[in-house]
Amino acid sequence: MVVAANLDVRITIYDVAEAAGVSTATASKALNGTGRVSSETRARIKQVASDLGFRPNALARSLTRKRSFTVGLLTDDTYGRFTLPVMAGISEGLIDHGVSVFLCAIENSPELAKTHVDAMLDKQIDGIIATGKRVDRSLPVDLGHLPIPVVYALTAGPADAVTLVPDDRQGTSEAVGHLVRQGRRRIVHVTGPGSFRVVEERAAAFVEALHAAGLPAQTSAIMRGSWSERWGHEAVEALWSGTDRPDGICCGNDQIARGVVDALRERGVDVPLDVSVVGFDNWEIVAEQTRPPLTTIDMNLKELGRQAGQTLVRLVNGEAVETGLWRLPCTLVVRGS
Amino acid sequence: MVVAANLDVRITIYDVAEAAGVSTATASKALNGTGRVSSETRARIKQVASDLGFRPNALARSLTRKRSFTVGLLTDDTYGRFTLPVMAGISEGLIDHGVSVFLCAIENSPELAKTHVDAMLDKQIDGIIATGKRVDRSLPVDLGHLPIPVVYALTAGPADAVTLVPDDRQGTSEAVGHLVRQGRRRIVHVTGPGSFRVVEERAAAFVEALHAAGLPAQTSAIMRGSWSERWGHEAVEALWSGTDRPDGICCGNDQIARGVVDALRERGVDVPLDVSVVGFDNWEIVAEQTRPPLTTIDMNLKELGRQAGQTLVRLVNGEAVETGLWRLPCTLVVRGS
DNA sequence: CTGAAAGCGCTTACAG
DNA sequence: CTGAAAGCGCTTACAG
Repeated sequence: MVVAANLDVRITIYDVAEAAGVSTATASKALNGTGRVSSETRARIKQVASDLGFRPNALARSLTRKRSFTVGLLTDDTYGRFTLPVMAGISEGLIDHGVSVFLCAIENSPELAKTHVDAMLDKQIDGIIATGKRVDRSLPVDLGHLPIPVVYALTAGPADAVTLVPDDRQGTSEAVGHLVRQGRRRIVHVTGPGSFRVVEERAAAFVEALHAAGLPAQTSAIMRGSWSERWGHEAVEALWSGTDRPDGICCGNDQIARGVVDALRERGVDVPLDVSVVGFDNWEIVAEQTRPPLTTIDMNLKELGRQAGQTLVRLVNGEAVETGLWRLPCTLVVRGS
Repeated sequence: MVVAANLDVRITIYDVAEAAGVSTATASKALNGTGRVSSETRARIKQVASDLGFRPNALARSLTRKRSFTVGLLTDDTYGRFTLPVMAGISEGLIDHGVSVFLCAIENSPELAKTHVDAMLDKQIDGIIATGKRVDRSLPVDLGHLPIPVVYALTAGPADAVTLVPDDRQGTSEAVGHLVRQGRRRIVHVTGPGSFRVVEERAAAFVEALHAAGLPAQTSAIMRGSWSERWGHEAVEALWSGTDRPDGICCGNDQIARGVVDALRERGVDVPLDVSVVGFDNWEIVAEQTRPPLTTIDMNLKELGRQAGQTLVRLVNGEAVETGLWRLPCTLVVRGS
């Protein structure tokens, strides 16, 4: 069996123009829908182009247009779970606009970051999206004085830039709201280290939500620890060694929540009959494997990535965009806890 | 305070040539280390270039050189944990060669895949790396007849291509070896669904490793189920309801191992005193949070990605590379189980 | 050793 | 409505 060999004959706009009996200028206009071209010649040229299987060389086009339809994605998060959906959202949201995205894993290295940024600048990228693992930390590179726009997602950016983050306040309020609707009245918050800004934001939102529900909100009801299952266990131990035991526990993340649920089960406390528990993150590997599966808050990270990408193209197009922190809504995911 | 404004004056090789009093041809040769140029003029040109802050436009360069120093990365794994380190390894291994990588999240969509591939081909990428979540499944797109080289990592590729995967056989043998060194003699294998090829490969390697250790290896010692903690629990229940209880459990992944360890603890069986357990994957979120932390097998995915990238550039450079399945070694990570 | 010229593949004023 | 020409920013034979 003989298969048509790929002869590697790149066909160019010259070939199309010649075959259609027009100039390359006309061919270009017809194909791009720019300039004045009679609908007949336009149709003929398009037909010829598709017959020939013509695909314009984007490099040449970018060289004249000064626009590469390419952007860079910088991340310092290699193993984390948060940036993956963000990245997928960016990629998906951008391909619709014909823009491709360069992935740069920069770990924590300023040199690596600079190398990547320089390489991409040389390749004439139109803009950059910076993303990372902590909303209150910035990447080890200053993107503030680049000749191209930059959007920040899930990592700290300067005040005069657009930064997209999940709305921790609203998410926490969803969590508390759910607990209240379950009839819970003695609700505590078991969360991560106070050094994380999200911890303090969620803590403040927690207090506020209790107030809004007409429930007593002592700050003693907020327990800070680490982002671990272990801490969930310890918190339950501390709580149950006292007399004022809660009937609802709002956790800072899913790992803590899982530790809490496990500790409760090991004590013979029924979840959700005796105590309701809500996590945060909707990290499926944790939430779905918990017994019972965790009710939790989803940060909609893929959508956040999508919006980051779209915002960047708006900026690249010269559109005005409101700078500052954009907080994107979270969603309550009800499971069994 | 006045900050130097970015005047957006792209300086080109014409500027460098003029400032150095030479032709652009000479400037190009001097800067690229090609052709004959006296060391004095070369030095002068380089000095001028760096004084001016000249950075060559990679688009223009690619247009003439027919090489873009850009490759594509296709993945169908948006949320999984495996492709992230692979991707990071690719990115890191490639930046040293000055090549940037386009990230394409194609989910499961053939259309999306084609859109991405076409967009990248238009942008004149030099090659493609395909990666995914299952070694025994291929991406929903045929990359076999492209005019550029393709390397497969963690996803199925055609026989005439290079495909990189972890060495499941060797990894499993490491796991069994560890159990044997702990003095275990009644070892079982609790693993995932038989529909996964890795399950059968690891099962075969398990039997082989027992033989090699001079231990009895009944196929009844292999229990297939799902990749979940739940299955780990169920397996322990089944095992402990019989009389022939194992003293060593080699698990198909970390989630199963965690379920096993939890179930054992709940039964009052001490790990690792009474029973030793080894996982597979070294998925830190699971392995480190288990009580006790899991001893497991690391697949060295980042290194796998790095090699995938380097293999691709070799191919792009026209070097000969041995095709077929490349199995990369796994590493035993000893923790507390 | 150095440079004039052509070329990579497209787009875009500018004429006609 | 159509086209000749110049230009995007570089590299590469080919002369000298």
